[in-house]
Amino acid sequence: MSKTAGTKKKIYEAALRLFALKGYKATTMREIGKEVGIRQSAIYNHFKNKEAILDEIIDNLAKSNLINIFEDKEPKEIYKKGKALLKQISNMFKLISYNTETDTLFRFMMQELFNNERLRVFYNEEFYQKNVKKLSVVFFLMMQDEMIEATDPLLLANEFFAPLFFYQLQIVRLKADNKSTAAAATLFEKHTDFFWDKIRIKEKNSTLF
Amino acid sequence: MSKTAGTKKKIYEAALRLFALKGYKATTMREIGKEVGIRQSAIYNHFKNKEAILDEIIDNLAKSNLINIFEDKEPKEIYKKGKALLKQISNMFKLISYNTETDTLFRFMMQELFNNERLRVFYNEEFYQKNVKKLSVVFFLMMQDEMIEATDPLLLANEFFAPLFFYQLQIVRLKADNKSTAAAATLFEKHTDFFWDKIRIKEKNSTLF
DNA sequence: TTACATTATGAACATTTGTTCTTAAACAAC
DNA sequence: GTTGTTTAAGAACAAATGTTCATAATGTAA
Repeated sequence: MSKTAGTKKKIYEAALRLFALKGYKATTMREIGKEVGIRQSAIYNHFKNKEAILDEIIDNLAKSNLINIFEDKEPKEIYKKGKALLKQISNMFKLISYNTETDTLFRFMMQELFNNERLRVFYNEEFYQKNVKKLSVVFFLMMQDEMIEATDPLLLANEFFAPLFFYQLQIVRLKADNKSTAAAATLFEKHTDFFWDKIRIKEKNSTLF
Repeated sequence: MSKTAGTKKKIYEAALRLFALKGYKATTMREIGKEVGIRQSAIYNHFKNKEAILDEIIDNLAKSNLINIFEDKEPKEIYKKGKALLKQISNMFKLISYNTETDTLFRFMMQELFNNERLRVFYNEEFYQKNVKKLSVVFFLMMQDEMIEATDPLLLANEFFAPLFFYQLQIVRLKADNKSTAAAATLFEKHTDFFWDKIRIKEKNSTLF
């Protein structure tokens, strides 16, 4: 292995960190070089230009843990877990905002969302649609098995997903000011408890009659 | 009225539009001048520097319609409207994403959220906390009147608020790519219907017995 | 009309920034 | 060790950018 690989990775990571922190446009090649410990001109031995670093970061987003809240499991394999599954997914979102790597990816995504069309495509297809569609299938199967009440599965998926995203954004935002995230962090679990309680089919409590 | 007022307003609006579109850092004084129809140097007759424009925009956010989803009404005056109130609030969010002025403000806020501490303070205090707290009170009063089931009012407020914010972001994001927002737009109403149905106290259907 | 203040212009400047180029050092293969 | 390739340094450049300044144009008040 040549020394290239190591330096290139360092550049990549420094750039990602800085892009997430202050945005692509506000990050300079000199800053990136400084973080890595080389002069800015040496960066060009590893990347064609500044935009090539950005492109490579976006390329790799799809392979990251930022989006894989289902851990590659298919809905029909897991839907029977019911509430436990929702808890698990909810916890994935929480972990994303607390893991240094995924937190950086999330912040990067939000930073550049309106400035990069490819990133919006990624957000829409991989981060949003893919997960919401999988959630839809999960809820649909749960309805078939009479675990939850029958409604529009896509609506349920959106309603379950939206607060998780929002709380995630809250955490990342609070961390930007070094504020306490404790209160926001509890909302992940509370959301799941609340949500499940509202959609599950309550057993006909026969003891009443 | 001097001609100053007109030009200053034009500069302010052009800057806001550009900041929302491409971000503060990526917007140049020359672009702002071009939008207004003057040379960049003339801007300095109205604003001390580029940052002063940004500061003034943030100053004015608090007076904008972006945050005033309660239209200055107090919870106890309106909570009795029940579901109709939630519909009204939900509709406010929808309108924000479709009104050109507030849509720009929202996009600006999201663009600069991680780059400006004052903006984060505004987001937290005026956009989030203020509204969620008011919502809490609304839900608390609804519980007292036995309109909805008793739970943590603050949780309810967050659960009602989060999807509205998320759908708002979806709309603004879709508009950035000139994509159709129809499907996302329906979610505002569906959210309210779903949410209300899950929290309201179902009348004991005495005909069953 | 005169006098004063406000605003726009055009040129200019100092920095910053992305990028290139030449040269030297570090490394790998033989 | 020699040779060829890869990588870093340093200088340099052109373009972009925020800002200033002197001057001219415009508007206002008497």
